[in-house]
Amino acid sequence: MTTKKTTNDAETCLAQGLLKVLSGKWKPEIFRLAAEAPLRFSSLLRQIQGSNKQTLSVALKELDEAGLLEKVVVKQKPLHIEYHLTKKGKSLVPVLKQLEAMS
Amino acid sequence: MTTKKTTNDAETCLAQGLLKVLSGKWKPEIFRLAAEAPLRFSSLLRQIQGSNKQTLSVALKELDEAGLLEKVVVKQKPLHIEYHLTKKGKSLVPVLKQLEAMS
DNA sequence: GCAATAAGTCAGAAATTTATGACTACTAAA
DNA sequence: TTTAGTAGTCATAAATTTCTGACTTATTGC
Repeated sequence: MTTKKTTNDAETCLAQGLLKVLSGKWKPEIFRLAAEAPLRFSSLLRQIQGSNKQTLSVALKELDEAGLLEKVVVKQKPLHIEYHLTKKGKSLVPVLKQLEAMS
Repeated sequence: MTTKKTTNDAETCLAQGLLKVLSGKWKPEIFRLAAEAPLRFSSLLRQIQGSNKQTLSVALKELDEAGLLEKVVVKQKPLHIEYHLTKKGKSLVPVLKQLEAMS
């Protein structure tokens, strides 16, 4: 979801950055699930049916790059990776809840 | 930006509805401009360069249908149409500003 | 009537996103 | 050392969004 900058100051426009990060077919759902519990790739793929590896992978990367999620390697029994909300990610939750409330 | 419903309750997910309404290449910008002053189609087309009639037209319709903007026929000198933020649209502004602030 | 402005619509093309299926890399157990 | 689990990548195909240019309808000025 990267768009070329226009000559309008589109980037400095009302929340455009975060809106862009959260647009995409599965991003809101991913974010919601991450807000409930740490995410694992394989279970995410199972939970969000209709989705696919490629898209989820890219979405997770973008949410990560935007600083909303972070990748954590869990060195345990079955070595695996978890995605957690970052501080910034957590701070977003109440704002999204506000949005939700006014739907 | 209309997506088919999945078996996940994607629609009831954290602000998904509004996020969807506000995703689209020019929607945040349109919304921002509408928050500043009433919009007219022709000037919008001039202001958001890089955009086009078709897309703006659809975007305005979707923002209208979502209850964020309303179409007002102005019966004056050059009879024309203005798009205004609705009450709901106005209530969205501070929330988007919050989002903006945490970018 | 004739041209101009305003606000679009429409069909088709181009660009961007999302989906599919095959394949890779690492770890660990049998 | 073969198999299974986890987390992906890659090329390509399909679907969706956005863009382009021609056309439409209504109102107003000349």
